[in-house]
Order: sequence, then structure tokens, then C-alpha cells
Amino acid sequence: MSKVGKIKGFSDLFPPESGKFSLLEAKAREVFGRYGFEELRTPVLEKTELFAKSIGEDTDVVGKEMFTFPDRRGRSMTMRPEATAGVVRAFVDGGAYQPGKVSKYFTFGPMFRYERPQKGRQRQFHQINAEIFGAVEPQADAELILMLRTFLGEIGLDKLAAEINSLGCPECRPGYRKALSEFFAGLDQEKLCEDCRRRKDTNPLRVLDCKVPQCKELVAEAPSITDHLCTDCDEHFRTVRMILDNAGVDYQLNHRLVRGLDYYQRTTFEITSGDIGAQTAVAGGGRYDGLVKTLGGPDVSGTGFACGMERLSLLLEPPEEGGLDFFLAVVDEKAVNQALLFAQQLRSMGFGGNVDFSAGSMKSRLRAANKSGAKLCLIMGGAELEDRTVTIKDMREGGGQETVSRDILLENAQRYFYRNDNQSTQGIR
RNA sequence: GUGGGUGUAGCUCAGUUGGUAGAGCACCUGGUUGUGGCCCAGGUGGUCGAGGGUUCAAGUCCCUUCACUCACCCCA
Repeated sequence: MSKVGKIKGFSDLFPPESGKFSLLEAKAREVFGRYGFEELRTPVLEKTELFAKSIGEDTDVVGKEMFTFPDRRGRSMTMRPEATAGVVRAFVDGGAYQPGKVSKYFTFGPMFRYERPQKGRQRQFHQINAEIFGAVEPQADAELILMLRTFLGEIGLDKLAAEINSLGCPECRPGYRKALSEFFAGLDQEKLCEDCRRRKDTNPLRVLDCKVPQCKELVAEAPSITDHLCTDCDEHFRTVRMILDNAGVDYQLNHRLVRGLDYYQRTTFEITSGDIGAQTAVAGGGRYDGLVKTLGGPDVSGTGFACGMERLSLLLEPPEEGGLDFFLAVVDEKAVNQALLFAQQLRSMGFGGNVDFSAGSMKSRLRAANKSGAKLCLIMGGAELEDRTVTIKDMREGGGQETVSRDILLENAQRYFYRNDNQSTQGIR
């Protein structure tokens, strides 16, 4: 029989990798909760037009990277390539808006983009998102960045580089784009790389981001967006930076920091790492005033960010697993049924363990118990079967062994399981 | 969509100028009565990614194809 195999770019998460994801989710819930965010869960499948309207028809994401297909009635559906559009749609759809009220949501789950997989990039990848609606103030942007830094710090990633920029608004960005186009037009075209000769017309901001050394040199002289901001945008950006400075946040201004989604304006930021391959961004976000209105909602501002869980995971050590409380070794096959029932009693009391259904030699069973990492090996064989006892062997360093009646073990379970444990509180469940 | 690299045991990999497969780890069984870890001995396990070709003979050479991987484009 030939195996089916998985879909390209879709991966299975086994332990200990899966443990890292659980840890990320648990930490995000805890930290974001402290900042007043509440969890929102939105569908994985949305109407295609949602992303076309929000992300932008001409972006690469919408143009060539979406999992889009007709449903059974021929309507165009798309597996979400990012979270914000769906969250905004839900916010509008769910009537969550109340004038003057600030809404804060976080969400996590799988996203889908039809790209060639590489390190730190899968076709199904996972993000943790946070969004704030209804706060026009620069303080909201700063709070998000502070929350993100806190989250990253609490999972042990406090050395990551942060970059921020302002992309201006519909008032001032056109002027900058024009200045940039004129700058590129004045250059010796031969010196630009092939991609940039194309990009300078399609998306001039992208040229600022080029990795080719020669382009980087040329671009160093390019006009900076931050010199072309209107008064309001400039004021907004100054305030964000001032708060970050006062909070002691280490960041770099990067006037070449560009977003791939059309809805961003004003503040944008990115957290990067040089240790996870060519894809360096582990988190990114910014302000998207106007998006809610674009999607048919009220004229409410928005700002938020996304973390790439796979990329964060590359930087994490797997969490330590606590071994199970017991391993029930069956040394006589006639004891298997009693063993399972006895384990059931222990489990219903809150203790965790495995029962070894295949009876075998004492040596092989103890080897199995040892590999299981359980604290105690509970042995049941011919002798124990007769007089309703169980032999308790402490598998920890210097542990002893005794045979007691099963009822006595049940009555004094706490003592048996945790007598050598400093963290005895974990036995209270 | 484009380019590079790699496909040999469950895992990580050796495999010499073509002569029909190995190691380490893992797994299983033992090392006298029902006692783990360390050590020792033995054992299970591979149509060498797939298909075709050259040859007396192909893991090794040639062609095709698939998969994985890294990078570009782009992005978290």
C-alpha cells in the first residue's frame, strides 16, 4: 500500500514541537489579558472579496498567494492569508462597534498562503494577532508595541531587534511616492537590479527594501518618508517614539520599512531575528485607519500586529515535560484487567499514568517503566493478584520499594506520589 | 513561477576507480528464581525515492519523474 503523504507546505506538529505552540498560546492569553484584550475566534474560510478589498487587489498576497477556490455553488472562497481582514469583518458583522468605545481583541490560528515553502515559511502557518479598534491616539500604537515586547520577553526572547517607521496617510503619502518616483527616474537605470527596474513603477516603496547590495547603495540617497509626513502624521509618529523612548524600548528607525498589505498607514513596526533563516520577521504590524470603513463599517480607526508562531518557535527551546505519576507494569497477563481498573481509580483521583497492557518479563517491564519517565512503577503480577496488593517501586534517584494493599495506596496516594518532591503542591488537583 | 542542494534501516548518515549494502542511535531478547538506568552479548529491520537506459554486472554512470530542503520573488 502506498502512503498518502501530506500536502506540500502543511506540517504535522509532534511533541516537543507542539509543546512550544501550546506555550506560545498560553503566554499570549496571559499577557494580552493583562492589557485588556479579549479573545475573538473567526473562520478560516472567508469570501474572496474580503481580502481583495482589504489587502489590495494588486498585492502579491492577493494576486498570487491565496488558496482560492469555488465552493459547491460556484462562489469564490479563500482560506484566510492573514487575520486582520477577518477580524475587521467580524467586528463589523457582529455589531461590536459602539461610538466612543475602544475594542481590543486577540486571536490565533492557522493562515494560508500559496508560496514555495522554505525555512520559517509554510503554506499553512500560524499567527497570534492583536487588534485595537476605536483608538486614534498614538498611545494605542505604543501600547501594542509595549505589549508585544512584554510577550516576547516573557517567552524568553528579549534580545530581538525592533524597527519602526511611519508610512504617512492618504494626505501625505502620494506626495512622497511622487518624490520617490522622481528620484528613481533620475538614476542610471542600468545600476538597478532587474526586479527594481520593474518595482520602481509598480510599487516604488518596495525598491527601498531590495537586498541587492548595489540597489541598497543607490537607495541610501533616496528621499525618506519621514521627511514628507504631514503635520498630523509627524505629530503622531513623534508621540509614538517619545513613549517608546520613555519606556526604555530599544528600537531603530527604519525609513525603508515597508508593509506588503495596502491597508497600513502611519505607524508600522517589525520585530526581526537574524537566527531563523532568510525570513527574518517574527512579528509585524501597524495602523490601518480606514480599513473598517472600507469593509462597510463605521469610520473607526484600527491598529494591530501579528506574530508568526513558526518563526517564534524556531527561537524557543521546547518546554520541559513533567513525567507521569505512575507506570503500571503488568508482570502476569492475568492481572491486566485488575491493573486497568486500579489505574482508573488513580486517574479519577487526579494522578496520571500509563498501563502496560502487554505483560512481559520483569526486566522488560521495568525498562519500559524507566523509559516512560514516570515517578513510580506500580507492579502487578501473580503475587499481587492473589492478595489485592501492589508493589510500589520509586523510580527516582535513591527510591525504595514496598508492597502494600491497594486500598492503602489509594488512601495515602499523595504521600506515595510526592514524598520526595519539593513541588508537592502540584499533587493537589 | 525561478535557481541551488539532497533522497541508502524508524532517526542521523557512511558506501572507495561500477562487482548485487554498513555504522551509530532507537527498538526487541538475553546476561538463571519477579527488579529499571550503566555495561556486555545477540537479534529484528532496507524492492538504496520512482521509472527507463548503458553494462556480463548499477546505490555508484546517463535520461525522465517525484519528494524534501534552502534561496529568490514576497511576507509573519
